[in-house]
Amino acid sequence: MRIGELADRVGTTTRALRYYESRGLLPARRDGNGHRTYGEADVRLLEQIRTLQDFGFELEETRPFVECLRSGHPAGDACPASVAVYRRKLGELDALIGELTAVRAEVGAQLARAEQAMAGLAADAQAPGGPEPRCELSDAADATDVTDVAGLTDVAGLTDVRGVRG
Amino acid sequence: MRIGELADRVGTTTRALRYYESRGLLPARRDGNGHRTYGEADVRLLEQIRTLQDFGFELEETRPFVECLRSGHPAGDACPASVAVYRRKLGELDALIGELTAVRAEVGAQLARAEQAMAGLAADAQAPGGPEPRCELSDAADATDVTDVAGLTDVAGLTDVRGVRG
DNA sequence: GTAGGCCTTGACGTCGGCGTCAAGGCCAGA
DNA sequence: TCTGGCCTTGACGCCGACGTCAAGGCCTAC
Repeated sequence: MRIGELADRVGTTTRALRYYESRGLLPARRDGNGHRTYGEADVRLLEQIRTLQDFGFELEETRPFVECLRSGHPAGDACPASVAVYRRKLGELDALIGELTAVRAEVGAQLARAEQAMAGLAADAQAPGGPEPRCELSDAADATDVTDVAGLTDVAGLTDVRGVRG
Repeated sequence: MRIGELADRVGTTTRALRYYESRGLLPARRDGNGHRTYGEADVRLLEQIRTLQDFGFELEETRPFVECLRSGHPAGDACPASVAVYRRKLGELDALIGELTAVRAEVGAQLARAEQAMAGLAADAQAPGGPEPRCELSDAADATDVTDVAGLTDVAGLTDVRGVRG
């Protein structure tokens, strides 16, 4: 099987496959014309890579799984190194979900306050009264400060909830 | 106040300020030497930008808030455009948190399976028996497929849970 | 013969938000 | 006067995972 066919079968591009090869993840044999040649085992390796990427794993993090498969194991996660990556990911996911949940709450609160303030202004326009209450973004933001937790390097390509500034 | 002082006061860098200016977010007056000059109002604008960035807003998304403040409103979110950004963000956050939660569950399940399989292998080593059960990553991954939902362009700098491939 | 389709390597482009030089100007204090 | 510190603009670097274009080779069908 040549590169185009493999890419089609797994639903990716030839460019991606060459990229993986350049990273040493998915080496290929060559035929007489210098064309890359792949077998069924490579389909499995590639599927493993793609599945993990869909979960948001970085390419480097898929390496243990790929090597595990290549060393003859029936599954990519049948090796300690792979399991370790799973564990790390879980931790990152939990941290990230926690941060996002905190941010969500904060933004939700700001939205509610802003809407209330605007409603108040509208009401004032109807029946003029006193001035409006402040509605600056709370300093809780600094406390909640959704900061790059524990080297959360793209948990799912979705990290980077802002790094420490200063 | 000059650029260095402003940066210090808000806890950012002169580079960032010049960048914001290049984006038209934080224009500055100049003194006789061509040096940038800022006032207290600029401190508030910059704080608004930084607070939102901490929440994971993209720079462009802070623009309505900044313009709102500059147009004389007491708060950056006292304008409809700002409120609209809040709403959009909430939706993106909810979607992202949902995706991450699904991924977390999936990865957690895989981890459990992998650990159980390895424990089984260890047990077999002790008391040899039958072969091991499969433990490939489930196809649920394709269903759950954490894919770029609704143009989730960096909800918090944390988007990109993988775009559609193909 | 030639058009089409697959393959090859090489290399620059993308996106965001700056970091990090480089080369130089202006001003204050010792 | 010289050193140090602040400022200026310009421009390349970074990161990840490729997209995309360029220039060319091989093979096949018509």
